[in-house]
Amino acid sequence: MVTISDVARRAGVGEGTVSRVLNDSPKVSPATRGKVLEAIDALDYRPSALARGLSTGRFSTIGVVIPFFTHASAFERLRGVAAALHDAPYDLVLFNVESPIHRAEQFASLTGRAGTDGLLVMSLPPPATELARLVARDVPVVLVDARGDGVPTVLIDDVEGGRIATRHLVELGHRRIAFIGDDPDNALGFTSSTHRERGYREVLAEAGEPDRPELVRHGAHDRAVASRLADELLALPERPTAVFAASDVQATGVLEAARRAGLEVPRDLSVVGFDDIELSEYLGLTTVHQRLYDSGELGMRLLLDALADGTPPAPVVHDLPLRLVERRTTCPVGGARPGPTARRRRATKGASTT
Amino acid sequence: MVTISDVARRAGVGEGTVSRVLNDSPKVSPATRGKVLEAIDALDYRPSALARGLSTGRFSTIGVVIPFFTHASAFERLRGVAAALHDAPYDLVLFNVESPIHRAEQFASLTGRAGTDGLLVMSLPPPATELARLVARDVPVVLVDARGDGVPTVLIDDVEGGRIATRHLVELGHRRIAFIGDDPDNALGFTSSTHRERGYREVLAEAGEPDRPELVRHGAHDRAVASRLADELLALPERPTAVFAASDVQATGVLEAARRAGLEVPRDLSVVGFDDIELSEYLGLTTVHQRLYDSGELGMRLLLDALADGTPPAPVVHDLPLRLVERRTTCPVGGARPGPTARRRRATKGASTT
DNA sequence: GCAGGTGGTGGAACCGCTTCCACACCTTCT
DNA sequence: AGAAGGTGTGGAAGCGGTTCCACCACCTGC
Repeated sequence: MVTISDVARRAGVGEGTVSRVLNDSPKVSPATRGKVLEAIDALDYRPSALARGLSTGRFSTIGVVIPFFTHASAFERLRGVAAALHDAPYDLVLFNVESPIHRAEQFASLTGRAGTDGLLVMSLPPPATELARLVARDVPVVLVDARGDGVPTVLIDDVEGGRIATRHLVELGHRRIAFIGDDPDNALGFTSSTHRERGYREVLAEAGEPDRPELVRHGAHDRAVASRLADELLALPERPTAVFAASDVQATGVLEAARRAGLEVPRDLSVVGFDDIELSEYLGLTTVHQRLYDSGELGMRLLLDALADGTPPAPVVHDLPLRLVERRTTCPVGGARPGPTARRRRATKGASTT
Repeated sequence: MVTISDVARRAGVGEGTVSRVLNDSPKVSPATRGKVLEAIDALDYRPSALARGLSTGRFSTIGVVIPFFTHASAFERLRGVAAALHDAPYDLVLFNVESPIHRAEQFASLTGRAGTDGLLVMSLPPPATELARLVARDVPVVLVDARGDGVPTVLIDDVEGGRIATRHLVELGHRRIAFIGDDPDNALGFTSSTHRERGYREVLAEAGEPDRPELVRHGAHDRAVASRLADELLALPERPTAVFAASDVQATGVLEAARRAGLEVPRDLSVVGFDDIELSEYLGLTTVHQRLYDSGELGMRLLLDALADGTPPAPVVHDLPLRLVERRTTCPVGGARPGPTARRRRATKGASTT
């Protein structure tokens, strides 16, 4: 391996000078710089990131913690992250998290190794002690889609999202509205589903509907599981006229179940999802759109800013907007609809051109 | 920052001993080990990965080069990669590649920094010079879905895949079969689409069909683009009865175009895709299944094995099997089919919920 | 013509760990 | 009892950069 002193010897200069050339220090005469560059070229010298890091105390690395096995939305967020990181002088180290044990381990080793200059944590709240440790070590942390104290956070208002979805259904005249979401005490500690459920309950209560526990089902965040839960709902003596699923992935499970039960969507059953993943547009799924890509991009930008400033990032909560995207899986209860033909045609066309 | 010498002092031992404890050397007495562990605990000491790396010459890092903005299939591969890496003592450094300039840069900086112990390159062939440089530096490289000399490779037989898809259509009686794929001279150098096209041509030639250049269209790997290309095909005076799309993403574009043109799939138009991404099962898309997840997993395993052996990995080409998955977007030409009613009902239903 | 910059440079110390060598102490064998 | 061989341990020498300090020409201004 060719080192800086090889270069120095070959160029007939000191090591310090080579280092200065490498770091674009202005204090090098053009002639010397030329000699050094020539030697670098001739030897095909590449500086060692490790050695540089040890000297400077920086890693040139940003860690991204993301449970990308469980949640499809993670990828869209990751795209945003990568885009924001595009020209930054940092490498992206990816930490996947799949199991709870894995999660604790992961965080311990993260804060342990202290191997990153900054940390972007997505969709799962870090243990408070680990978070504290990171902050104590001046490692900037940004949370996306997760809550934690004292660090900047990019969030959506999941409760409001639940309200938006449910309100839409209520406005269409639905009353027997079911909900399918994650287990409230899921092992990884995801909370968005539970918050969305809260919004759902609020709107139903406002509409004067009684609690109907049989219409609320929980299970793993998975299409097949949601599909089975929907089977149960659709087999109910008084089956719901609409389902609000806590995510688009789960909503597709509901669509499958409806198909299996011989129900036509939206005539016999309205379905609303949440997230607006790529698939949803194609499927014509009515859903609550959240800016997944933007959330990753913004989170990474906050982190980069903090890194550039050298100051710990301000613990601001950034609330990304939500909006209902009405497509082809919702309609007035009973299938009646003002100007059904026009409506239907338009909806179809809209979806097909996108 | 607390260092190894702090620990040594506190435990009343030498630095070497602390290091031995950290690395589970058997040559430490239980009593000493206890003292050291206690000191580590008391000081909340965490070893610096950087310093360790500098000493050992290892990075504990594996680089994964993956163009995950352009290709949806990349994520499924990444899942496999992450799974294989799960318990390995390496971090995953992700290098996204989106533009050609970006690509050259990326590789230069990769080989440059020499910041990874091994490199997994997906879907795009690395420049030969950079590959050579890596090999020269004893950095093991594994290619997945890309070709290169002298390094192990995980591949599928894209030409055969093209044959499988086209043969299926020919067997259903189709003759006017169109193809939609990537630009053969696309900037990033993807070749799979071109190979699939070759298989398509071969089978058509065997079937005695003349070349019909107007039935072959190229464009960016993108649903919207594929959709426009399909519009053109469907507007042809003699429109094709079937389309083979080089990927499922492009196939969904074709389905959109068919919907827009008022054609019913598969009665009026058969569509075959390639990849079998998650979406495809849900959509009922007939496609050529390739084991994306497995490809990532296998690639990473090869790399880990090479790293464990310390030997450069054998330049073996691993050929993953392909198989046609017949779903609901293909049928005999003209829509005739044994047991058409049952078939049709199922197909229609699928389409309506999607 | 000399003190006092100033731009450019070499070299050593240091970053925090691993590893090798030397050595002290304790068995065990002859 | 003394040599030989094991164990366990301390300490120093790297690993390959950065950075600070000292220093050497020069050049400027009086």
